Amino acid sequence: MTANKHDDSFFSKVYEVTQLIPFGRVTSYGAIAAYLGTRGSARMVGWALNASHFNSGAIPAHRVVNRNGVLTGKHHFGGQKVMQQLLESEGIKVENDQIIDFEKVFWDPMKELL
DNA sequence: TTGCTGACCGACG
DNA sequence: CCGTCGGCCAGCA
Repeated sequence: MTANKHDDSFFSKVYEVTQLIPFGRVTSYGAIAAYLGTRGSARMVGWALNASHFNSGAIPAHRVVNRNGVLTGKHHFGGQKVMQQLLESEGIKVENDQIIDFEKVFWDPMKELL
């Protein structure tokens, strides 16, 4: 394989950032995309997280929500209530598929990893 | 190869 | 306020 892994793929980057999300914190697709330098590719972040299930399974994708703090991708976790329970398990309050005090638990890789 | 879709975001009317 | 459109990149038929 020419000894060249080159994990610079968009997917790999998303995985790393997602795994860096601390306990009890959440982030948004756009935040990750912006951190990667591709704000417009926010959709790809979700796509990458979708593939994260096949990748290792240790990716806390449940800590990633949309800009409104809404659990848009809850369906892809294999359960609609799974994501909410996981978040509540970390001390994050979720109601009506929306995170309470979203800005308080919001974790921005751009600022935290800066 | 082309075209469509997708866990988004922001702008426009 | 709500609906619609464009942009971005990767995977699949």
